[in-house]
Amino acid sequence: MKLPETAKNRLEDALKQLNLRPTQQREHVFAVLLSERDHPTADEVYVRAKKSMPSISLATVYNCLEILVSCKLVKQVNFDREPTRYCPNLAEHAHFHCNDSHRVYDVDLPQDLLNSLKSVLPKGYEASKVELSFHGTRVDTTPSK
Amino acid sequence: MKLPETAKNRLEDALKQLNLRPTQQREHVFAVLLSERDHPTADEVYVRAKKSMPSISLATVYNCLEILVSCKLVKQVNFDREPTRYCPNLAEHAHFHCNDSHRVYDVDLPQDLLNSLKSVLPKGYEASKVELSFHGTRVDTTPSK
DNA sequence: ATTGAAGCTTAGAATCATTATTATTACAAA
DNA sequence: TTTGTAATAATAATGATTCTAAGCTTCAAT
Ligand SMILES: [Mn+2]
Ligand SMILES: [Mn+2]
Ligand SMILES: [Zn+2]
Ligand SMILES: [Zn+2]
Repeated sequence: MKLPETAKNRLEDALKQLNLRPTQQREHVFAVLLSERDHPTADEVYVRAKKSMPSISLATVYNCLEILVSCKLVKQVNFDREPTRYCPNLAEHAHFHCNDSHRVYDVDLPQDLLNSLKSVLPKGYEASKVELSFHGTRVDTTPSK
Repeated sequence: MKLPETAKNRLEDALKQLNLRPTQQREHVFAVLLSERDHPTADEVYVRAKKSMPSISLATVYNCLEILVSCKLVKQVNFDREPTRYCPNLAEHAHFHCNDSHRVYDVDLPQDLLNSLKSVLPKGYEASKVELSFHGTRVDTTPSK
């Protein structure tokens, strides 16, 4: 588990903006998030982080995730009342939540759809954030042979 | 607080489908939800319900709300990790969450937008539910005179 | 190098929306 | 009426998250 140099720089710059220190735990939690394209919960991040940093605590994982969110390097993703998930994909995108596997997939949004989304709001509504999520099942389209 | 006859029939029919009894509490909670166009939390429903049914308990409010949801007469609406809100608007629609007032507004969605929303999913993704929410501030456009 | 202040991490306690448990009550069928 | 089942209400339990307090680390100034 190693944080790529470019990500490390992004983290250090973002932390510096907020007068926060680049610590081993913060780098490691960021590395854990970047190493997989799924959307782990804090608990899952904790389990993964402990693999190569056994002394890290769950409280610290929560703290680091919160810091990464306030640095805008990571986004929180919520489905109904399930535990919050964390996503390091900074592009505007939607999420697909598979009811079978409980896995979460990123869904790209074309720019014109983003535009028409914002245009549905009546006068007087100023949206600073738009969230779009799909729930269903992902059927396997892999050819069997 | 009185449940209109047509709504009462809708409720009784839906309950009968599931072999559930039409109780005073279930009718009353439904009436509370229909009487305002906001999106109250279970706790807010509880406070309102007690006004004309002081003996109702919070547990029963939760139970009734859950029943109404399983009857598909009411939908749950979640914003991040805030308490679940309840919406009796059965039309497909989006929600606008005002960060200032913490009020929630329904936003109608044109049919062609609904279609293009579903068309962004790659092959193999079958969505049974689409959720769209906006967060921001609603500026007052009421003329001052 | 030492010191002091501020920032960090950690363990554990607290919070709070929601769910589970269970005794009591309501009610419909026999 | 009797009897069986469902519903309600009070209370306890749950669980993700946040808070608290204590000790540790970093770093700049001396
Ligand atoms: Mn799930
Ligand atoms: Mn709010
Ligand atoms: Zn994502
Ligand atoms: Zn609504």
